Amino acid sequence: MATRKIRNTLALALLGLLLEKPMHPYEMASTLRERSKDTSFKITTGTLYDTVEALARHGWIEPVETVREGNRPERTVYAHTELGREEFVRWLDELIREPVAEYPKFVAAVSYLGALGPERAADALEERARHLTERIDGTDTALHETTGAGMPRLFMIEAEYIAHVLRAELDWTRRTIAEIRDGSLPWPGNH
Amino acid sequence: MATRKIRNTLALALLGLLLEKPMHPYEMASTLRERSKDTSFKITTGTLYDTVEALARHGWIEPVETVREGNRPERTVYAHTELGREEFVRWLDELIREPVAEYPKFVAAVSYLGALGPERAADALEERARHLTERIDGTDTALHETTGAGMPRLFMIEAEYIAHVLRAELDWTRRTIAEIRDGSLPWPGNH
DNA sequence: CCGTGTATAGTCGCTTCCGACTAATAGGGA
DNA sequence: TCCCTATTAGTCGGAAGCGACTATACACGG
Repeated sequence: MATRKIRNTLALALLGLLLEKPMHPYEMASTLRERSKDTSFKITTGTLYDTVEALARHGWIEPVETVREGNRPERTVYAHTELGREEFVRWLDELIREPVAEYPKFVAAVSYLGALGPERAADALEERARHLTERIDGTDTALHETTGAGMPRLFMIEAEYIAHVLRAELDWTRRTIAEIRDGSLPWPGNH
Repeated sequence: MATRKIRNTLALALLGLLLEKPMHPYEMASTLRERSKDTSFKITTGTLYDTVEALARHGWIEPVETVREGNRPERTVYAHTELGREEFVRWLDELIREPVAEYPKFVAAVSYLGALGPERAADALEERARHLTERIDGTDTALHETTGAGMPRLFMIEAEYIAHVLRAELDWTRRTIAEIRDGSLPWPGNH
């Protein structure tokens, strides 16, 4: 019964949506996309349906009706349960309180930065810096658009966080490029 | 033959190790742990062996001998191939150059911060801030220990990056707590 | 009014990932 | 010396994740 605890944060997103109103899986995905939440949650068709099933297995959501329109495939509409509402808040609280180990690809790569040699490393970091700048701009304009359209800040607060962290990444990247170039980051090995 | 491209960064770490000298899987894992690289790479026994197999399937590494000591299980020792060396650098370069979308748990949680209500949100963020501070301290001391022991900075450069980003996270967290508390981050909904 | 592209809705099989389990040896204290 | 624990080394089954594929409906230009 009590299958393995759900870790996938997509489940959090789906649960959060169902607290608003009952929906069928496809609608959950398109609603998230509409609200640009697909930058915060990885949405893939397969995983979507698996996750919905997992949530139902755990009793956090339940099917309320299956609608058939014309000859289209049946849509199963789900709603949250009382347990689901409680667990949503508990999980949310825990995710905020306790930082968990994650393993970003960039950290992995930086661990072996030495292998690129100083010139190529600086070069690659420079390209990254350009991309980061674009990302920051994109996040900022998205932020201005939504708040400009009357949306409360809180609805896009994660974008503020992302932009802030991206700025720090850019900052480190630029500093490191400079240090490589001026020799203050010595390069051991035969390069 | 050419199975799906490897994404798991553990493969990058293993490949990097094999560039130094041939090893058997268990040795790769313990070497990484010894060098504290297990904060940058997620090492789980199961995945370790699967990943080694995947690398071999791709022809990036190959078994060079199988040693049997006493009655212990056979150890298969692997070495990198020429293709492996090339792909290692190519992959590394790409990981540095292009930021890819990742979905940290915290971003997911912050997306629904509103659901906690202002008091509980501020409270949870405060606990996070404490944890982040500890993490920063831990990273810093680890950094000082290794460089103090004569290790070149470049060997722990990823820790510098991690510490820098953690500081930005802490910064945002504190600022947001303050904004919640002084009302400059308005809270819509019935809380 | 016919074809073509796009939005709607979901299924399925394959790969990857994980962690519990097995099993032998080395080391150290009673 | 004998037992207990830690370390070394790896296997295996099941769960989760992914993306290619299926299939209908609808809008719209020619």
